[in-house]
Amino acid sequence: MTSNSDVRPRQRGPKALLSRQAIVLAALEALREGGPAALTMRGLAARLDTGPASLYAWVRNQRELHVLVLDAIASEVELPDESDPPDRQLVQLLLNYALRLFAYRGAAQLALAAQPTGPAHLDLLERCLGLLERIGVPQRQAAPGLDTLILLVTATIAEQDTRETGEGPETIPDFYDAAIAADPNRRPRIAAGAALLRTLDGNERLGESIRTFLRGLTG
Amino acid sequence: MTSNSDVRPRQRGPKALLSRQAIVLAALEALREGGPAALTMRGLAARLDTGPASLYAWVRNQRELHVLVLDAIASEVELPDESDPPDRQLVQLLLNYALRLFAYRGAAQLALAAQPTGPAHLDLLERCLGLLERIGVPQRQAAPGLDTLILLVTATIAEQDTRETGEGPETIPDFYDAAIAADPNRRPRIAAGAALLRTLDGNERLGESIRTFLRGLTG
DNA sequence: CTTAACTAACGAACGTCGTTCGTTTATAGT
DNA sequence: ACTATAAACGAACGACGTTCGTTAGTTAAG
Repeated sequence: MTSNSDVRPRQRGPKALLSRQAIVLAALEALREGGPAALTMRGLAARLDTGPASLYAWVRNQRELHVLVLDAIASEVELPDESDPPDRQLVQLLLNYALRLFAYRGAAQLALAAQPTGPAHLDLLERCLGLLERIGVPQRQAAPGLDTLILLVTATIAEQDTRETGEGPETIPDFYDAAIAADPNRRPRIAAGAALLRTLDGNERLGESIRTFLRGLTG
Repeated sequence: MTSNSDVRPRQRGPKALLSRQAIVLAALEALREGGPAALTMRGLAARLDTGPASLYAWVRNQRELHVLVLDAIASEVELPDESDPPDRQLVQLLLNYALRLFAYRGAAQLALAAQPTGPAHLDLLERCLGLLERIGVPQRQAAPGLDTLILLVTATIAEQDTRETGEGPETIPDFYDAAIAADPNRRPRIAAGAALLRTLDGNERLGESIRTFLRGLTG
């Protein structure tokens, strides 16, 4: 599979020393520092003191780079305490995944566009399926359920990302603002709900969503 | 709000007759025919027999156009039969929303990036909240729950979109392929789950997800 | 020690994108 | 008939992903 990942280029000048890993590492750093806007082939090349063309010797295209980056992120996910009950472990594992996605701003968007198939992700999914089995979810429902759960995590983080990366103060009015500004007589429930939503912590909300879905899956 | 939407330009040549509505209509058509890739300012301008600069007289930027398009789509959502029980109505309404999103390929992606705040969307949300109330979901949980449900719908369609718009046969290997190709000894549950996932209908899966989440919300 | 083959790295360019600037041109009011 | 207004436009800017042909460093052969 990635057996050629140890091939090292003959370094040219005193600098250089490019490699697949170096590129992915730089991409992670760019993502962490500059968000998804910094994850351009040109910016990445600049980070590595080279031109954009040099990257294409190690990565087929930007999409492949995205996949590599996503799997690198997945491999960083902290595993939950195995002595905990399985349902608690599952929630914790999903939240840890969310945490990693959130650490690299924009990664969630990538995960939605090109859903990852790397080994780290597969291991993660396998672990989740094992936990679902131990929880007692019927096999017929486990795979689609997990699919939905992952989607839930990814989409939630992606949404949070785009809200915080609302570039410039001059963007379209925030959802909450629009909802609250709505005539409370015409749309009373929205006005009330939006005000409530604003007071909730994002991370805790995700946890609640996960637990709610799991409850529906087992109950 | 959109009180200036009826302002009509003094048409120049025998063609033209640009307007906000005309642009949004053309955008919808482009989306339906050519997918999200066709929703470029230049392509849109070409559709209207003009140059890209002309659009900016009617739309601040592409992002605002996206918001307008999304609300136009939301306004097309078919309303469910009011004589049905509320839970059934809610599922149906969400599925109808999904159907509209799916009709305009790429619209779901837009909805994830810039979550819509237009009047049509607000009306939709208000209706959903009313149904949730009738179902008996506590007010504290209704707003976050609906938020999650909408996210679920949008993200599911967005994922389906990107899978079907997998441009070219030379993309990264499909998830199912990768999962099935995985060593079934090392990741047995994935191999089994992926094979199962493939046999399921996309629309029915979304309905199941919605019902599962609702079950967790009410149970 | 010379020289040929190999290949990582590179410079420059192509085509496309969103967006802006300054100008042109058709209408509306006087 | 003439001016003011504002819609439409042409051309350009900068940034993007990607590709092509070339350069230059390392290795292996003679």
